[in-house]
Amino acid sequence: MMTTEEAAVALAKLGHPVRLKIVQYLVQAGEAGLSVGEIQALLEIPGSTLSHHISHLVTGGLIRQERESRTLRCFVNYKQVEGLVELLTDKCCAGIDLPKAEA
Amino acid sequence: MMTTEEAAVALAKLGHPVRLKIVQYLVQAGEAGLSVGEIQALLEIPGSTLSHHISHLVTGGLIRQERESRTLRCFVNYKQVEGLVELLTDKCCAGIDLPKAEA
DNA sequence: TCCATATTTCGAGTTTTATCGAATTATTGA
DNA sequence: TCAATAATTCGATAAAACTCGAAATATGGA
Repeated sequence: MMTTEEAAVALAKLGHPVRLKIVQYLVQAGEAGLSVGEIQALLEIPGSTLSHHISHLVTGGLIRQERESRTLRCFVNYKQVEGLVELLTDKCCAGIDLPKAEA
Repeated sequence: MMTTEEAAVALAKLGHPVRLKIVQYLVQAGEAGLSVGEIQALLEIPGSTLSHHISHLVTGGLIRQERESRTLRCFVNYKQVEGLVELLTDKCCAGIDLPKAEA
């Protein structure tokens, strides 16, 4: 189980529209992943800005990269995303186990 | 379905250790919720700092508050948390298009 | 080797967040 | 009304994050 600190870091990384979109694109891309250049074409932002965001995502363990000749291919790290989901759906331990007490 | 912007805001709110802990405590507390004072006792941080974080969580739609005489009781907003989980587990649409292609 | 492509690192300026004491507001009970 | 409790708002400061052009690095091909 992730620590709270670790999870907070990962969530913070996801908490930026550009980075969230990157992850969403990578989820859609699935096994094929996307190169940095392809992501840049989708987002239309400067390369240096994109690179900065990508390195955040790598740091947060949310994506992983593999060099493929001159291009760097990015992939979602499902394990990390699932870890966050687990943490957020931890409502099995909520009070008297009564999920969804919402109005 | 939440917009990306909305989701990014909510994730950013969760992406702070203090705020994540607040939400975790509230999930544990379940229906009973926790008053601001009770949360403060658990976290041992200044009231003004806590208040600031709580207002972030309210803004992000992650928690809701109800006044109960002099105390303010906080509750997790499961709907919002589930919205984030949905968005993060959207990997059904990864790569080769499986059903649930989009609504 | 030299060039083109793909991407990152550096550095500087801007903007946003976080922290927390002091002052303030809200509510209840005496 | 006054005092006590619960919590927020204000205001100032400190710390972190974002953006992006320019320069640098990595790779493969001519």
